[in-house]
This record gives sequence, structure tokens and C-alpha cells, in this order.
Amino acid sequence: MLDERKAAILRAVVESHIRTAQPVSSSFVAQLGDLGVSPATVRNEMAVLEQDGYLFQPHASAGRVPTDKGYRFFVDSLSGPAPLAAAQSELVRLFFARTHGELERMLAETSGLLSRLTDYAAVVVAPSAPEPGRVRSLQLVKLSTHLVLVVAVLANGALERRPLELSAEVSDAQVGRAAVSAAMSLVGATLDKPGALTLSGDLAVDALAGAAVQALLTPEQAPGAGQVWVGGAARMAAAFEAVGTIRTVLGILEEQYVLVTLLKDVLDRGLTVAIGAEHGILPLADCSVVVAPYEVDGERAGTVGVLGPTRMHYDQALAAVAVVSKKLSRALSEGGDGDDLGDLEKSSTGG
Amino acid sequence: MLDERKAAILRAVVESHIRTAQPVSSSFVAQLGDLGVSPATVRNEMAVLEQDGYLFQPHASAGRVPTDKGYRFFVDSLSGPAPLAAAQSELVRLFFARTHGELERMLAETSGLLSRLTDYAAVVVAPSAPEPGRVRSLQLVKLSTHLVLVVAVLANGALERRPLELSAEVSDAQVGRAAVSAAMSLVGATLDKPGALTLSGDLAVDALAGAAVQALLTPEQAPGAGQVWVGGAARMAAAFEAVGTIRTVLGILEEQYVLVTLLKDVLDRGLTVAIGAEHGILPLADCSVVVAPYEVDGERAGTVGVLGPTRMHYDQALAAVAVVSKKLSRALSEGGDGDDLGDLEKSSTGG
DNA sequence: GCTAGCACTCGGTAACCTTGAGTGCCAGAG
DNA sequence: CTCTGGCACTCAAGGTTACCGAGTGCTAGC
Repeated sequence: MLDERKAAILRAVVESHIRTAQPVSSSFVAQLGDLGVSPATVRNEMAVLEQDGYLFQPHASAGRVPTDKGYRFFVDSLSGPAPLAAAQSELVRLFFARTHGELERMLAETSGLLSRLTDYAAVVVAPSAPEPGRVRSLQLVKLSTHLVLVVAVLANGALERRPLELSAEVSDAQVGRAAVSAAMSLVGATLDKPGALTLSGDLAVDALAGAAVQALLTPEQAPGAGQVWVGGAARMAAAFEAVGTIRTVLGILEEQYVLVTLLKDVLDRGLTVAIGAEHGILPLADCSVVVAPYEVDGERAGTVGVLGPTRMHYDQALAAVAVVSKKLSRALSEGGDGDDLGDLEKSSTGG
Repeated sequence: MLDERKAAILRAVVESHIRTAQPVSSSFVAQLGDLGVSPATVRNEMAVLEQDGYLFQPHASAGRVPTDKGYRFFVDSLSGPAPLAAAQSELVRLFFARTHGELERMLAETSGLLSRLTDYAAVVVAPSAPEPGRVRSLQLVKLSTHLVLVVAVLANGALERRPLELSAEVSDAQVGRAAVSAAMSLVGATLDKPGALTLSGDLAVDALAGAAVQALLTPEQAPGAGQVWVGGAARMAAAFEAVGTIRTVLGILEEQYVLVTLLKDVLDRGLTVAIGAEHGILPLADCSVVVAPYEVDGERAGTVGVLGPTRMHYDQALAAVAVVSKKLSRALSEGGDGDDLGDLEKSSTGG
């Protein structure tokens, strides 16, 4: 579709524009020396590239700027994510060695890490369902006469908690027995497949135990809401010039629902990178998104992503997102956190 | 110090500048009609106010703009926070009726609420120490051979969790006995005054129990760090024009440590409002901060605050911060959440 | 002590010009 | 047929000038 010289010119334009944010002139490309042709020849090729929709000229006497289509070609032709710099690998390694358990804090801090790695804004979406890990321990705590708290510890150390409002008063002893009963039903089982409840005969106890089990089975979040952590909004602001753009992007970054949908959409369409208007969120037409799912015990659970300007460093962003999602998957899965980042570094030397 | 007419003029200038962000002219103030004097007179007064440091003239042919000192006078002379609009009171009421337990989420969402109330950025600082509420329940969960999780439920429904790395392997039975022992020491007591540990004779058990108690007594966060939630950074961006300002402020909003120190400093100096350079954080010289502490069981625990431009709506911000901190105090204290906002609305009709 | 009047200041805007980067195209060379 | 040097053309950016008008400070008079 694009002969080798056109492709090389397009790549040069994209790379230069990513670095400088300026339109790229024919003479600049020619002087790179990779082609050995004169600016005039580059100009002719550029004219064709513009007709084909890969480049675009802000005004008659300006250089060329890549279009979304141009970026798309560039990204598709990347040989793979760039390798992380040694210092960055170290950062990731340390981070996951230090951050233990406690799902929420881990995800929140992951967004910070990813943002620091890429220098763009990072988005982390929590697992949509309470991860159906095995239940290690279950407890009922009576807070007041009509309020009981269900606390479960899952195999990966995550906590699940549900408040239960009771219509009738229960005694401490009843709460205790219900706790035993609910624990027998759930401990060892996964949250999606509870064991049967052994009835005690005391209606209040059985009702409470049932309610506790039921509460744990119910996902905490409103469906589709999912929790989102955004890290490094300030870094995002540094990537844009226009105050209007900063405001809109900042606004979107606070709209959890939009963010979740955005990342989910991109993933569902099988993409890793959505460039400019590709993701369909108009106010974000100047932004690209790089996403990767992470898994918990082999099942796709949540998403990490990076949001930056269309002219982002795709190779680096791809690498960072890949590494973080992989490490996160391990940290959240039952095995705990493997600390072998080595294979990732090796497998990605292509870029 | 300021005769009544000067004060009125100063107030008029401040109020107008808060609304319009423009320098205020003498004729504008005169035409308000509150004074019944001509622009020339206002001009003379303004000249004095400028000499005294309350006003400042961006350039010779411009109107006057309040200085930090001018704002300070204005804030000090406020009769009190403005009453919340009915719709806003309703918002607050609903919010606290809906948001139950779960400290972290509650604080995070509170920052969103406060930001929506004020249209500025809101900051919520978590209780610096794990609030020394009474311990309702304590549990040890063995996650793997060398990892035990301590989970405590406090009287207000908050969860505390600490991972314990063990040097030696322990059996399930030992964990169980240690749990009982630690629970006896802590349940009923407050986290700052544990009961004595009853020794069992089994060294491993006693060590584990002791470690569990100790871990709970140790505040989770690095000292001074405290957790921070920032809500509505986008709203903050809307309040400023210059892209540079937006970037710096955004940057600061992500520096948890600076934020915590800032709010703490302001509170420690007995202030509710810090205007412009008063708080001493140079990059935030264009910003003011309105803060209020919230309490847990009568003890000052954390801080809520609003960060906006120097020309913020102080009366509204004061009102919002006051109401939110009061409601938050109640929601976090043992009694649970009172839903009587009425007294607050009444007591603040002065503004 | 207040006010009307007036000269003065100075930021903002528009009109205009110049500059130079970059293009498109053409004619000629390889 | 492809590439290149040359040249005319375009147009954003920056600088200059002029003008306008909002707003002030000052002074003289009520």
C-alpha cells in the first residue's frame, strides 16, 4: 500500500513530530540522510501522502503533520514496544516488591507508577467483579443493634466488606452462629460458587448467614461503574499547550464512567492503541490511548491504560503498559508477586 | 483602622473582582449607589487604600484589584459563612445518608462532594493516626506459610489491616490461638491503650499475638504522609486562565506531602482561610485555601479543605467546608450518621 | 469635604509591513 | 522515467505604528 520510501518518510515525519510537536518540512526529512534524496523529491512524496490521508498541512507554507491515519500506520508498523530503560525496570520491580496486598491502594499507586513511567496520565480500572478468589476467612461483626458488618479475606489478601442492615435485632450469640454457618458455606469456595448453607434451625441465624453470603456474592459496585484511579493528570497537562484542551481532558479524566467505557471499548475492539478520533470520544480527539488488560488468576479482570497526546511516544507507552499489566496480574493472582521481570525485558528488545 | 466608607469601598472592590476577575473602577463602585458619592471621591479613597496596601493597580489606567491584605480584611469582616443553597444542603444530606462506612471510599467521595459544592478543587486528608476507635473484632488470617494478615474491625466500622511477614512457619492452630490472645488484648480497648497480653506458654503463639497487636498499634502510613484525596482538579483548572498557573497548581495537587503540610500548617496557625502568599507555598501564590478539621469521637482527626483562586467565593467556600467537616465528623464517629443539618443552616444565616 | 472637569497614561486592538520558512511546479539533467 | 535545482508563490509570525478609550490624578470651584 505504501512503498518503502513513502513509509520511511512517513515514519520520519511522525517521529519528528512526536519529539518537537512542530510541522515537519521536506528539507528536514531529506537532511536526515536515511533516504539520500533531495527535498524536492521528499516534497513530491509528501504531496502523495497528503492526498492519501496520512499527512496534513496546517497551512500552505507549513510543513506536514501526521493525521490519525498516519499515526495508525506508524503504530502498526512498530516492531514492538521499546525495551524499558534499566532505571525504569528497576522502578517497576521495586514498586511491586514493596506494594503488598490491599487491592485498592495497590491499584491507586499503580496509576501513579504508570504515569511516572510514561510521563502521561495513567488510568487503572479495578476488577469489574469482586475477584472471585478463594475465601480464606469470613467474619461477622455486630456494629450496632441493627448493623452487622461482613468481612471476608480472600486468598490473595484482598478484603471484601459489606454492611448489612437488619430489620430485627439479633443477639451476639446469633451473630456468632451465623458467622460460623456462613463461613462454612464460603471458606474454601470461590465467591462465584458458594457451598450450600447448612441450616441451624434458628430462623434469624439462617437468615443472617444467608444475607451475609448473598452480600458477598453481590458485586459492590454499580454494574459498569468500576472504580478508576487516575494518576499524573499534571503530566498530561504538560503535554498540551492550549488551555482549552487541558480543561476538557482534565474534565474527562474525572468522569469515571466515560473513562471506564473508553478503555473497555478499545479493548473490546481488540485494540491496544486508539489514536485520536478512533476511540469515538470527541473531546478527546487530540488524545491517544494505550491500554492493556490485566488478569487475576487467568481471567481478564481490569484494565490499565495511558492517555496522552496523539503525538505520544507509542513505543514507550506500549512497553510501560505491557510491563505494568503483566506485573499487576501476577501481584493480584494467588501465587503472589513473582519478581522475574527478566523475560519481559528480553521479549521486547525488538523496538 | 479603616473608616466605614473605605471598608465599604474595599468590600465592593473585592466582591466585584471575585465575580468578574477584572480590575474594578472608581465609577463602577460609585454607581453601585451604596455610598452616594461621586467617582472622584471613590478615587481619592482608593488612592489611600492603595497606599495602605489593600488595593493594587495593575497599570496606570486600570482599575484596582485587591491585594492579599485586601482579601484578608474582606474575609475577616465576613459576618459568617453564607447559608448553603437549599439544593446544596440536600446534596450534602443525601450524600451522607448514602455513603456508609468504609472510611477510604467515604473520604474519597467526600472530596468529590466538596468540590461540587464549591466549584473549586477539594482536598480531604485522612485521619493521621488510625483513629483510635474501639476494636470490635480482630482476626488473623494465614495467607501462606510465612504471611499472616491481621484484620481488625473498629467500632465505627472502619477496617484496619496489616500484613505480617513471619520468619518461622506457624501452624493453623497456632495462628488460631494467637488470634484469640491478641483479640483478648485489644477487643474492647482502644487502639492507643491495649490491654495486657495474656501469655499462653507457646512462644510462637505469643510472639505472633504480640506482633499482631504491635502492627495494629503502628500507624499504617509513614508519619506525616497521611492519605489525601483530591477532587475536582478540573474545576480548579476552570478558575485560572494562564496555562502555566494551571500546570503548577495541578502539580501541587498531586504532591500529597505538600498538600498535607499545607493544610496542617494553616490549621496549626489557627487559621480557617489562608490567602495568597499567606500559606507560604510560593507556586500557590495565586491560590487561597479554606480549611476545617473534622473530628472522630471528639478528637481532631483529619482535614477537609478547598483550594481555589485568590478571588474565590470565600463565604460559600467557608460554608461548604464547615458543613462537610461537621457532617463528616458525625459520620465517622461512633454514633454513626446524624441527619440533622438543620442547626447548621440556621446558625449560618448571618452571611 | 465633595465634585466636575480636564489632561494624562497606558493597555489593547487593528492595520500594515516585513521576513522567512516552506511549498508547488517546471524545466532540465541523469 | 526519475530526480533535482531553481523560482515564484503563500502565508503565519513578529514588529511597528497609530488610535481608541477606560481609568486615573489633580486642580479649581462649590
